[in-house]
Amino acid sequence: MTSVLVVDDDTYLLRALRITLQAHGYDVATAADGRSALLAAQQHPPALVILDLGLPDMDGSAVLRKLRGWSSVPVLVLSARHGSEDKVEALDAGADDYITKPFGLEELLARLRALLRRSADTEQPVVVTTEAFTVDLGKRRVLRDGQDVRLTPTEWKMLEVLVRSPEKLVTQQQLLSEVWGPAYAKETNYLRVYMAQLRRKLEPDAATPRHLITEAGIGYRFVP
Amino acid sequence: MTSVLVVDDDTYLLRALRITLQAHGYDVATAADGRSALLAAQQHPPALVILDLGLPDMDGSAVLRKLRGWSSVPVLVLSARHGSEDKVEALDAGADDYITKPFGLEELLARLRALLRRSADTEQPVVVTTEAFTVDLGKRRVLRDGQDVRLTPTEWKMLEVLVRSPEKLVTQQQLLSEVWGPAYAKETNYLRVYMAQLRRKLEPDAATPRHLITEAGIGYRFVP
DNA sequence: GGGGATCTTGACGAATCCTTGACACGGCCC
DNA sequence: GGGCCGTGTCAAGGATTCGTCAAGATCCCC
Repeated sequence: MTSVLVVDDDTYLLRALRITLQAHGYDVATAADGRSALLAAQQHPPALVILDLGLPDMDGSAVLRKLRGWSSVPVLVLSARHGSEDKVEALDAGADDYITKPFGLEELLARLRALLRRSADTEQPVVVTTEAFTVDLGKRRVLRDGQDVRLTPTEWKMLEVLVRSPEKLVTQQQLLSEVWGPAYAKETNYLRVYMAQLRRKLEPDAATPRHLITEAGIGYRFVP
Repeated sequence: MTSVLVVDDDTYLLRALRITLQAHGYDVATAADGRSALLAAQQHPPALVILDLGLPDMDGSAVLRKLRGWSSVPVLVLSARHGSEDKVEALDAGADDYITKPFGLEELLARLRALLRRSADTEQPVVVTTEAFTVDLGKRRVLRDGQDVRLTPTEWKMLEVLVRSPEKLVTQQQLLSEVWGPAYAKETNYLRVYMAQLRRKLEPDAATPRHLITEAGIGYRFVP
């Protein structure tokens, strides 16, 4: 899902934006000052940043310049000022768009779509490799012996959840909840069926799996 | 030199922009109506377009939509209206930025720089070749056995979205949103119809596609 | 206004995928 | 050894999705 980081010190506006954006299918993170914004952007790189210039701890343009030191994520700047110099400064500091408060939510969403449309091709690949197969999370593809393996949507979701946390034990409830939804927490037979299919498609010897390990009574684990 | 096409029916503003932009090192072409604007953009593809929505011969959004039928050049929209719907419509029609008259020239230049900066790192190979056909994204042409293949605007957009990210799975929602707009996210039958037409025109054997692959339940993928 | 190209819409088998139930196997405790 | 639990395997049905076609509706250029 597309992730958006919203940076603003106005907690009311922050909440309004969170609700609106989530309602439109975005994954939302928030920060109330420049320091935590930079931290958040580093730890969970978003697909887009909405940045208010008026922050309590540091100037918005300074945040932007710091961010631009290591990230090229699209940035949409919010500001209460109508002055032309502010816009010029922000845009030259690396902002991709500028919108003045008060603004319509529809306009914000439209500008956001325009920015994301522009940057859609600049995403980075995430690839996980094992001895037997290779999972390309960015391209949504699995290779085995150079051939790509055909996975159904459910098989892929399940593999993705496991691969995104290598070595980590994922409980049956977590898997069921992520793939089928929270209501399916007891349908553990789904897991058995689909894990068998994944192993048949990916493991060299499906009877003795080496990468998709089952932890009896608890869950499953992906080992590269 | 960076070339900018300015489209406006106000000859005074047109001249002012020409002088200002040239003074800042841009190569400037102008057009006073939608028809000649599209013609100019086709004959001498600019690096950026500044487009006034209020044109004598046709609606500005219509010009934009036509332009988007074959070009992905960044477009900065000018408008005298402050209404939110106008902005949303223009941005969803494919505009990259929107600025309201009257505007400061400094702000215009700053937004222009931001747009050009962003599109600078989005440059990518313009020609993609497969065993069966060749796609020239720059010239908007498809060759098959040396012959020109005739594609409708919609067919082209769909092919373009897929070809711009080779090997990558493009979801049905992404495709629908990029080709038809965000509001068409559920019209998945469009995809089936146009994918069939593309295959008929491009694949050696449309019944067993080798380059335009469908991933059941998720989307489509282009493999060179 | 007319004619051609293009886009939308609906319907239908065919292919694919998900669900469900049944059964076998191994380990563990009584 | 027998019963129980968790797991792996398989196959069939039902549901969903896909490819295809063709007929209107719409747009666009002359």
